[in-house]
Amino acid sequence: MPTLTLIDGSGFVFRAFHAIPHLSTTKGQPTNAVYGFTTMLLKALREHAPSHVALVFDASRKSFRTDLDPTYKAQRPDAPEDLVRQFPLIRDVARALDVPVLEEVGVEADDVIATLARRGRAQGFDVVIVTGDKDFAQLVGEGIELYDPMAEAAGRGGWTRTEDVERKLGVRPEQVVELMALTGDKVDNVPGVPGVGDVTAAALVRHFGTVEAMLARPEEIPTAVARGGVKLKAKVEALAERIRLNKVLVTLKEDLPLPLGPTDLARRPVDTERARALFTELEFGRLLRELPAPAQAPSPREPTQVVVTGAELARVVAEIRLAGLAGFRAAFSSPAPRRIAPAGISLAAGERSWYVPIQHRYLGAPPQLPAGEVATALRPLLEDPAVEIHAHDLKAEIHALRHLGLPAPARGIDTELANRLLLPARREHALADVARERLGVEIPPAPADAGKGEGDPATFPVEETAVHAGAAAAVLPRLAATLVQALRDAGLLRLHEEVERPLVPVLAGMEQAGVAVDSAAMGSMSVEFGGAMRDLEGRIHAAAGRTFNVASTRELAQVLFVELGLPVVKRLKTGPSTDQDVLETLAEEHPLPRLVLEHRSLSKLKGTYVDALPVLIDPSDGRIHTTFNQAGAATGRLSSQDPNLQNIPVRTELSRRIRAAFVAAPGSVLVSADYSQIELRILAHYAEDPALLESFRIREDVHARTAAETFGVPAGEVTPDQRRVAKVLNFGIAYGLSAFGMAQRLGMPPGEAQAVIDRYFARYAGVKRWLDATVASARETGEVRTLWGRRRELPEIRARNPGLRQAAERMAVNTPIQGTAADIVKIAMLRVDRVLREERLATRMILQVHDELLLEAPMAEAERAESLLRLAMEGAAELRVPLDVEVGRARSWAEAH
DNA sequence: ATCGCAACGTAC
DNA sequence: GACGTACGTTGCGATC
Repeated sequence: MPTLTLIDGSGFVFRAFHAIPHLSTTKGQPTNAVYGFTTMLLKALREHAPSHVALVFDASRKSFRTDLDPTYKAQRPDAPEDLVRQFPLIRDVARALDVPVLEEVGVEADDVIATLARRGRAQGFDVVIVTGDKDFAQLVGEGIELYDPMAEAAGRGGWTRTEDVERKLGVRPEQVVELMALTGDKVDNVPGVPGVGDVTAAALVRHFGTVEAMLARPEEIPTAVARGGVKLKAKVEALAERIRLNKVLVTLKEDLPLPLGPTDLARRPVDTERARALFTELEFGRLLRELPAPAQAPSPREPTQVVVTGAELARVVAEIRLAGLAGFRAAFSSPAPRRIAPAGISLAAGERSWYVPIQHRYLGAPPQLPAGEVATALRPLLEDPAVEIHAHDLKAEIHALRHLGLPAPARGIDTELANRLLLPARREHALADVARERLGVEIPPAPADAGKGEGDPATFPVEETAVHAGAAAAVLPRLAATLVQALRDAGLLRLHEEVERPLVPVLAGMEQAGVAVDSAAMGSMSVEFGGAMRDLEGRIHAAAGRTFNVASTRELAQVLFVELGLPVVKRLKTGPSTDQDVLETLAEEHPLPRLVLEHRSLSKLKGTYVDALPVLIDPSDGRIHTTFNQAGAATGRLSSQDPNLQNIPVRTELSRRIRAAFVAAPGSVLVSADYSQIELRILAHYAEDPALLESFRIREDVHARTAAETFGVPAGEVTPDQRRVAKVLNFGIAYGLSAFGMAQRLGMPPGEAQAVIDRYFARYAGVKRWLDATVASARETGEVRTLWGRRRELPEIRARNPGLRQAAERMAVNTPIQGTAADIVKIAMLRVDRVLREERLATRMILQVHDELLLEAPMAEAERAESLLRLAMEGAAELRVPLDVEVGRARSWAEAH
């Protein structure tokens, strides 16, 4: 027979708190209530081994009883601070043991339990109510028993059955409400008839059967009781209304409408990993040993249910609430979650998954719930901090949710982001691959990916989409749990929870905001550049003596090295190189290379920016919306694509005209701030090099100082050329610059470059020590980390092949620097976003370019935007040197910079 | 017609 | 072999 165990969660939490004194972790977190509660829960689960179970908590102090009687439970003080601090942990325990939790607002836990008990009994369950509260005696009967683990532990026998009620109270269980109507309930502030205790009340109930019968024939009262009957009659008559009210107050409601029935409460396997981690954190040594053995193989999944009615959706929401977590996946065509509303969404919790079609459009598509109705039903789930919504590529899902008018989920793992943090070198992190690798689970492909047609899921049959989407959502909770453990093991959990996960909605907001581009300016540049290119092309062909495709390196090489007989400067795998360096060299011997260089520059600017960007303007708002990849770079930097707005030109005069076409919306300005020398400051911090630290602390010209130190001249006598060399040194050192590379770059003999590097390291010995120590540590551990613990594995640092090994060594020194800068900028972005939200400003963060943040601020907020941006960025980290920020604002990006 | 790679060049 | 991290365009050969 199936067994249903219903646990009075709130009751046990309070009892445990008062019964167990002073228990806390070494960190000072009080744990007495959690401990008592957990002991009780484990005991109940172990001893009953129920097939179905629910933990029921009070969700609010208001109920129909407080409406009837404002004094009901009114004497109860608020839970003490030390107990309140344990509530989230109690939730975590329930989550880890995977016990369904019910919290219904506006009704009492007792009524929920009574309703479930009755319904369970009616459905053939053997019901056990785990409680210490005698109110429940009224429910006892065939198939419904009470169990109090704490009484049992104290040797007072934990079980209450029909005969126990009769023995203890002297009445049958169904008469307990009559009894309590007379005696009242001190705990709940229900006043009884003065002078009437259990004995007298039981005598009255045995005589009359009900309080109504007693009040109808009060003259019989004196004969019903042993003593003092006359006075009692007067008291009862005076309190008749109170007694009637009491009966209503003490009678548990057994017919509440609940979103879930007993059959929805099937017990799920304990999440042993999660419980182990939690108990370890809570320092519950003894309980760790009591954890149930890992669950057996899970039962076969139910097929994904297609949800097309409001009632079904309400039930889904209730079930997710109860589970406290869900997988979420929207069905959208791959490239454009930001622009195109999803065809439907899938959700999964426990062993179930659902697909909610919203706008499948094809001949014969079923009637579907309106998007507004879906949104209304789902909103509480997304906003509830007690519900974790897990997603793969959360930023895309946030865009999908926005189409429904829904906010980003308050909590939950981004499984793609988590996997990227763990494996930053890897490019592809498709859900199907990650699920297969980490869980051994196969997800059936989406209909479009299975080659069944075009990409838009809205054009596919609901059932086919549901199969994929449901399976994808279903895998997410387990995947999230696995990844959390992996992140914890790798020391990356904090980075995920405190930096990367909170950044996801911020980036989604930036993508959504976009940046305005002056397409007219781009248009005239296109014409102008095109004309200049045609002109150059003519001169190039004239110089070559024939026509050829200037853009083809192969044809150009033929012209330069065969037909004109110019010397080959650099060889590639496929032939001689014609890159910028080579052409610069050849320009000394022939006019053609210089013309090609000019042509290339124009061609690059025109092709990559001037012509490409206007096409990407979203006609709905006239702005360009990039896509940020949050873990696109192995070091932790963001990347930007479609278009890449992180490589908009800036250096040349022509480039700045392109940047000038990035403008603020009418009435707004662009506010730009960039970190000054952030990577060199991080190097100074790591290396603790006195000279470098001092340069930043006294805010001197760091390149001039490096030149003075390296060339042994007084600071005032540094030549521009020496400063130029020092600048290359300062930039190159963190990249693992070699003498050869430096010689190449500066056009000096390698021997001379080596001498400069040697002198630099002599003066900046701390830097040299740090570089060596970092490589040594990387060789030891096979990985490097940033200041916030971001990890990059470098297996090739132990390679025999010197090329591979040296490349890994350069990554080993560069990654902590570049990656720490990335950490700092991400933290700065979170700080900026928080202030903008707190102050409810209309200013938007719109771009991040590695060490620069770009805001768009209404004129009226420009001042404030500038100062908050500076403060947020300067305060993002505490290094051994200050973080300096340069801020500017203007109508265009070129001028703001 | 589509894909993938090489070469090149833009940013930080 | 020689300076880290990205992305986009073009040309061009391979493949469908």
